[in-house]
Amino acid sequence: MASELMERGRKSAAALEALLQTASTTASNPAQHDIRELAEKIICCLDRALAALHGEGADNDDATSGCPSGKRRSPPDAGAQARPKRSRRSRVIGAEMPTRVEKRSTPDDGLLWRKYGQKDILNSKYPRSAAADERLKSCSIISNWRRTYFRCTYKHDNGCKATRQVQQSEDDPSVYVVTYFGEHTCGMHAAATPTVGEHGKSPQLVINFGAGTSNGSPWLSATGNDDAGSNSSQQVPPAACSTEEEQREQKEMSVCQVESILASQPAEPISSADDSCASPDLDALVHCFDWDSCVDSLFDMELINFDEASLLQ
DNA sequence: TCAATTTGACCGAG
DNA sequence: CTCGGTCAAATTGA
Repeated sequence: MASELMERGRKSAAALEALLQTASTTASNPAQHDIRELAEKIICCLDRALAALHGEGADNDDATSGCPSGKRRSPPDAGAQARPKRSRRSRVIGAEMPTRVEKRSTPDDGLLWRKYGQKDILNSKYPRSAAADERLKSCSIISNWRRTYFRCTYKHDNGCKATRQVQQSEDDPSVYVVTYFGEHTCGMHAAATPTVGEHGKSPQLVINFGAGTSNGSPWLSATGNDDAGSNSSQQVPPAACSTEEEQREQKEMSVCQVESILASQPAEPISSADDSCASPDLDALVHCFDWDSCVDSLFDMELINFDEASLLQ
């Protein structure tokens, strides 16, 4: 039911965007650009909500840009055959909460990450299948729903357990959703997250789930592009590694898209929604679609406390 | 040569 | 059986 409604909303938003696009070809009203952007955000928001309702969970994005590079052409039987058995339960079993989620215009946050895996995810535009492969061949745009996995470059050297997942937005490829797990324990966590920056172009929406924070209280913040730095800096998670170079890069980053990713959180509370009503998850989604509150949250740096949301349970 | 990336296989959960 | 997360051999590029 909720899924149906959201699907309907998404179609409407898509239609609106199409109309605006058509209109924008004839008139160059700057306001129209903003409106179009807003429409795109709506679509993206709905997509994520749908994904969450379908049990997909996380905020995904896809980090890799571009089609498969075709770098590797090893025989399929190579490798793995004599691989020693090993436990890979880590995150699944531990049910580790994401430390924070950021939406940014580039998957690059300036930190040192080593890519260790990539997956096409379920309910994706181009699911993992032969058909998907065919599509990839004929399409110059890589699947927006491919998720890439990164771990700290110094995982083995310093035992740093920080990881992150990057996924590209389906409807707005310029937006990457980066989910961080754990905090850097290597020697690189000096400067907190790249979110910080006096005038930096930082991720406009950051959700902290409390993991790794001092008070354990999850938070969400949306920061404006136009230098609302003092506010945003208060929402910064305490321990993420970042360097001055990173911050500089952040300053150079193009404007991040602001949108709700409430529906895209892999762990609680969002992802557990199967009740049709009264669920905090759906409440969050409803909040997302409540234009007044949604717009407020997008542009006025609304802080959403997930603790309060969980109380509704 | 070595570090980083790619990508199929592996593993546990559901 | 499917799926998401991870591993690690093969490969690429500096």
